[in-house]
Amino acid sequence: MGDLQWKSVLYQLRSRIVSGELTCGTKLRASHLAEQMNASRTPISEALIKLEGEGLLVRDKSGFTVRSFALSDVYDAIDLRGLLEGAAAQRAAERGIDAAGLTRLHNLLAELDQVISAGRVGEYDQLNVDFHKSIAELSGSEILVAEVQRSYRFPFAGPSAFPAALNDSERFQESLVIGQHHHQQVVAAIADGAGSRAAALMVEHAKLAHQNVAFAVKAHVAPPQLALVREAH
Amino acid sequence: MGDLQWKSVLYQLRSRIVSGELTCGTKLRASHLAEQMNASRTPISEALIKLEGEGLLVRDKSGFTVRSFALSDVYDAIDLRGLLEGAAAQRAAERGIDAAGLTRLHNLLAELDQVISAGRVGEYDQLNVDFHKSIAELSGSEILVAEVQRSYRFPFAGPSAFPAALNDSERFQESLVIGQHHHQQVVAAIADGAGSRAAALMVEHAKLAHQNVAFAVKAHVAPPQLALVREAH
DNA sequence: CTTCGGTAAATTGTATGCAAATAGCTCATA
DNA sequence: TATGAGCTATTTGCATACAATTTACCGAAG
Repeated sequence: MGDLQWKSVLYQLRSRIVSGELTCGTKLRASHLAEQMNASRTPISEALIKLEGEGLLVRDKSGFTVRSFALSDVYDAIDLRGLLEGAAAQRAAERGIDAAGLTRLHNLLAELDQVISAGRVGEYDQLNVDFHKSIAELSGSEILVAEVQRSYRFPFAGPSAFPAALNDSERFQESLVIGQHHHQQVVAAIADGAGSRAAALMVEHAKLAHQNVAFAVKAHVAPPQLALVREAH
Repeated sequence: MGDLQWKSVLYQLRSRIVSGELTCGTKLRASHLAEQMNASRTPISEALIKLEGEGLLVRDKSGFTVRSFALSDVYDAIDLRGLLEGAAAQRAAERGIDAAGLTRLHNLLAELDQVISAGRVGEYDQLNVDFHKSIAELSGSEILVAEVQRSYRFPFAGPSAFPAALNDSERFQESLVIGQHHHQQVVAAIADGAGSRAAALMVEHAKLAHQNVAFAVKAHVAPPQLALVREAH
């Protein structure tokens, strides 16, 4: 994707990790990856260092390994996202947003409505991410925006990690409807300047993902989002 | 000082940046640093990549530059720390901590009391960091601990960024006394299981740093912690 | 069958070579 | 003075060499 080799290597490795192709505990040998990806070890190493910084790899004295997570880490990472998104929504509400910002949110809400009622699942994920990203940006804090983005880095923690994963379940549609209700209420709270209500709604919104995780674990479904989790049965 | 070259380079560069020796906007040329630090460009590059991940450097198509911050970023970074530490304190309060944990907090409080009343400023910083770190750890969430630590990475955002900086001011002692009051109340709230009170106290505790920043800016003091800030006059 | 030692193979951290890209300089032109 | 073209010197990204370390394998001892 990027014109620089290390960027291309970074994207490829990241998607192989989050998709579960590279399972947790796998050792990544730079020399092996180098011939496998037709590059030298230099850009490979750069990508591995960046992935370590993202928390997807751990480094010991002899190389990089795909990180494994406890189930509790999954819930904690989701809560962290809710905390940060809640803080962003609160700031947006309390500083007030302009007409253009409110219009943007309303447009996204309308598009999400259509996609949900028409069952056009494929378009949901990107719209949902856009909505969450917009909330973060309306906080007006670049530092907060960056941290919210960063909280999406684990495959199970992003805002659309699970809706698409539980595609076949009847829980899926229900989860989407409740989530969309949260979206609407958060926008209303922001428009009203109701900061703490906006924050509480985003925190609660993230808790929806808890339920999807718990369902997947209980039903012994193993979506790729949970591939890095040790006790996903 | 790790035994690996890139670790040594990383530590040296980081301290040169946060100390203000390398001012914001400075371009870091790997080849120049290599001869300056008696290493080759390979470990230098590794350190630069890591510092970019920490947000201390920005990378454009031709190299790394020391990042500059707006004054609003300083406040936002401090608020982020308060948010994360508040969440950690809330979790600690709500899950309950064992006798050993409470003893550890009480011991740190006692040591801080002594250091403050005796004016042993040199020992304050480390004790204060230990106290804040202990709160984070008592949350029981590794992910939250890591993010709290990460929120300390900017020279102006850590929990003891400013007390030592305003060393000579009469505000200094006052700030320490109020801060220590927050410490005591937070421990009491955690011991009581009062989660939201603990969170509010940590958020408020971080706001103390706001006042110190505002004072430094108004008084045209330019402590090294603000060296990376564009409009620090 | 398990555990320990020792050798061979593989892998890493670092140094360095090289082509391509970038920055800086000189000088002509408006 | 300001602007810009063209040339030169750096500097980067990537490839690769090499020593030191780590891992893997294999046979001997318990």
